Amino acid sequence: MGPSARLTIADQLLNTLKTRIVRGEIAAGSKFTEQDLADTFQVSRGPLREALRRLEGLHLVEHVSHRGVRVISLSGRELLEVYEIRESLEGTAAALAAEKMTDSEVAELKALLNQHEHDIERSDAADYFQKEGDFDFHYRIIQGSKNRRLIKLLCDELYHLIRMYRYRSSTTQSRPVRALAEHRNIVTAIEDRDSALAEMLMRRHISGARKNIEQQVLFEES
Amino acid sequence: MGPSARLTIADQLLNTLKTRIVRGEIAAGSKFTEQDLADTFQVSRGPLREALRRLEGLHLVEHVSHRGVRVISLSGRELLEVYEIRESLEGTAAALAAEKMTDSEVAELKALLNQHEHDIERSDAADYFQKEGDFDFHYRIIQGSKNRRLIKLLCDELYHLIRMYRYRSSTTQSRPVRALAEHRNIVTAIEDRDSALAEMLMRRHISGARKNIEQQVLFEES
DNA sequence: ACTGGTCGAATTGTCGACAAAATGATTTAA
DNA sequence: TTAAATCATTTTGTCGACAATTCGACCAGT
Repeated sequence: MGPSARLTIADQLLNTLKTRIVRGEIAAGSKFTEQDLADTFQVSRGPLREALRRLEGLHLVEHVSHRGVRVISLSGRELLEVYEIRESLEGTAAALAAEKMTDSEVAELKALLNQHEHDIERSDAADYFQKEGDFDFHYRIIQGSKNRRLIKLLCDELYHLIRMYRYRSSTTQSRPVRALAEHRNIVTAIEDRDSALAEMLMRRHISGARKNIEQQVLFEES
Repeated sequence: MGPSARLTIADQLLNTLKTRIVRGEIAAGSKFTEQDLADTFQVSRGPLREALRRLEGLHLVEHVSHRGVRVISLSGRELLEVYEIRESLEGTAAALAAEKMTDSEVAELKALLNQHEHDIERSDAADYFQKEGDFDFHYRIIQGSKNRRLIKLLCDELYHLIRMYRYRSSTTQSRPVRALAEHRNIVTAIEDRDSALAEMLMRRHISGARKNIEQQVLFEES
């Protein structure tokens, strides 16, 4: 069995709240009292507070003493900060993946890209699946780094935020096609075990998304 | 006044525990019961548990349901993982610092290096101050990035671990002199607003420390 | 001796009540 | 009318007791 068959109430709460926040079912920036939350989920404030403290560690809520927690709400600038970090770390992840992914993992990655190509061609329900596909690709590269702390950092602490705000980067129609091409180049570099190139391509790939956001931030503030 | 003049018990506990763990006064890998800790610090288990959950968020303790927390203990390999992340992020911090530090901040940084040169020459009490000086240098570069999330990530979530294990990288006598030279080159690149060079130099600088640790890990496992 | 199960003690998880602090409306003074 | 002070209400912080789970010693059977 896993770490513990029976999940603790605080654990369940953490999962539930995490999911709802990332999905936007609990709005970014919203504030609520502990008692209200406890009532809605039919638990006492004890385990709720534990879940909230852990959400704080995941950067999904902000806590101020005596004033409660509120769901995080990133300004355009703050989202850019996240993307700068993502660019750095995921570039490194790609470099490490080029060194450490097994041949079969690389093969699976290539298969995934073929799948995505299909998904794009018959683009019904495209938007959602393309986004998920994109995440799937990036998650696999991250896993390929075999650096457990890096994986945890990117998946558990950074990607939640990126998922929350993914709608921003939807934008143009041509993006998916272009992204797929970039993905292919990255995989080729990994296949060639060219870590420097893989890192550079990944950074540029993310940098593209970042500049997209930069535009919108400039627009926001004008 | 600050966020709240009166610190909550959980806040105080967090600070105390954080300091003691980082300083090694609470040994890495040690385990203790909540009741013992609560008794030693004369508090009830409630705020103690809150502090523990937050320490978990800072990666200073590991928690398993129904089994309690234990102070983190990094294997050589895990420390290497941390250094890979550090290299990536601090490289980016240096690049950003080259773009965003003010001229006066750069001037202060240069003054700091002169101070360090003095400290090295008359190397009484050297070991401690050199280490602190090193941290001081790196902290300033990180601050210079002006990326608040990056600053928080590096200072609040990664450097604690590096401080805990800094003794490992003490090693040779020539290191401080060499490190100072590398620091100077980094500052020069920042002064020249050459972000690509600043990033590369910072990455190499940290990479040197990492390879030092790599040696010891190989030794550990032989 | 060794494996497996059982039971009691120790430890973590959860709860409800109370204390301390912040919030917002009301009052009072200029 | 405005601005500061006061006070009741609401909300978070803290506590001690109880429940659920784990840990370790003990025992039985092989």
